[in-house]
Amino acid sequence: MRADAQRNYDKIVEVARQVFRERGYDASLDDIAKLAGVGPGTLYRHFPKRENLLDAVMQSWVDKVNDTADKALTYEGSDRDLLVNWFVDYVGLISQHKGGPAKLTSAMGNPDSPIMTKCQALSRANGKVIDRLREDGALRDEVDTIQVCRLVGGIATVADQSELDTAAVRPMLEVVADGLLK
Amino acid sequence: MRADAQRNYDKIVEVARQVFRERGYDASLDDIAKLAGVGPGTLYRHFPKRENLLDAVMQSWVDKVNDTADKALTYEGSDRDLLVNWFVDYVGLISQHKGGPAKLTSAMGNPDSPIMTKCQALSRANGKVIDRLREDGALRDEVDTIQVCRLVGGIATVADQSELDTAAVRPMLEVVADGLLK
DNA sequence: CAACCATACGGAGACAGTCTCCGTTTAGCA
DNA sequence: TGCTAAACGGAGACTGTCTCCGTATGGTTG
Repeated sequence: MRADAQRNYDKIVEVARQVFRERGYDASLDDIAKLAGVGPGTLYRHFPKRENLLDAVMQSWVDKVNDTADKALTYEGSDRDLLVNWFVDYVGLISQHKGGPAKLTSAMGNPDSPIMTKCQALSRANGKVIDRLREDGALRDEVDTIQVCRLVGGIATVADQSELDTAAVRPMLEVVADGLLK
Repeated sequence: MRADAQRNYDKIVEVARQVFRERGYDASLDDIAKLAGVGPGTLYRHFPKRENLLDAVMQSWVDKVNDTADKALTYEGSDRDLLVNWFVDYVGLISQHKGGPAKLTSAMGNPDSPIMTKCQALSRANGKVIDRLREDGALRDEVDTIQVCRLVGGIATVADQSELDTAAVRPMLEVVADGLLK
C-alpha cells in the first residue's frame, strides 16, 4: 500500500473508532470521512461496506477478547460463578458501541460476513470457557458453543436496545447459566 | 373522522400489513403510500412515526396473542413442555415480520413507545403462563415476567436476524426454560 | 340545495445518508 | 527529472424521510 493510502486508512479507522463509540454504529460514513479529512470516495474505496470499517475498528479488540477469556478461566470459585462472570464480561466486550451486540451476534455463523474474523475470535474465546466447563463435567451434554454465543448475544442485544444496566442483565445471564449447567 | 380519511387510513394499514410482511419492517413508507394510492403527506399525517403505523398494523394481532396464551395453558403434559411450547409460540407471534422481535422486545418496558399497548398485550399473555407456573410452584422465586419477555425476545431477535429455523431455536428456548424452572 | 369551512388531501421539495464516477494529483521508481 | 500506476476527493445520482402549503371535499347549516 502506498504511504499516503496507509495514512488515510489509519486516520479513517481512528476517527471511526471514536465516532462509533460516541454516536453508535449508525453514524454517517460521510461524516467520518469529513472528520478524517478525506473524501467519501476514499473511505468507500478502503471500506466498500460499513461492516468492513467496523471490522477494521475492531481489530485491536480481538486481543482483549482473548485476554478476558483467559482471565475468566483463572477464577477460583464455583463453576456457576465462573460462567456468569464470563457472560458479564462477554456482554461488556460486545457492547462497546450501540448496535454492536446485534451486529456481532447476527453475523455469528455466517461465513461470508465481513466481520467474520471477529466473530471467530469471539466464538473461540467463548469456546475456551465452555470447553473447560465441559471437561469438568459441569455442562449438560447438548450444549454447543455457537448456541451459547447466541443466547448471551441475544441478551446483550436486548440490553443494548433497551439500555438496560448490569443490574438488570446479570439475572438474565444467571438464568441462561443455570439452564446450561447440570 | 371524515369518511375519506377513514378510507385512506384503512387502505394504508392494509397495504402496510402486506408490505411489512413481504419486505420487512424497514420497507419504504413513501412506497407504502404510493401503493395505497395516497400522497406521503397523508400517510405521515395519520402515522407521524413509523411505529404508529406498525401499531395499527398489529391491532388485529392482539387477539391472537391472547388466544395463543390461553391455548398454551390447556396443555396436559409437563410444566417444562408447557413452558417450552409457549415460548415457541411466543417467538412465532413476535416474528411475523423481519425486525419485529427487536422492535417489540426493545419497546418492552418503555412506557412511551408508540407500540406500548402491543407490548402490554404480549406481556400480559406471557404473564398468564408465568403466573400459572408460579402457582404450581414450578418456577424459581426471582423470576419476573418482563425478564422472561426479554430473554425469549432476545432469542427471537437473534433468530430473526440470523434467519434461524425452529430446529435451531427450540434448544435455546429449552435452556432458558430449564434456567427458569425449579 | 347552496354556500361555507373545517378537515383532509397530495405532491413538490428540503434534507440526510449512501455510494459512484471520473478528472486530477501524487508517491515511488527508473 | 520524468513517468505511470495508485490513490485522491468532490460533484452528483439515487433513495428514503418528512414537511409545508395550496387545493379539494365531506358534512353541516340556513
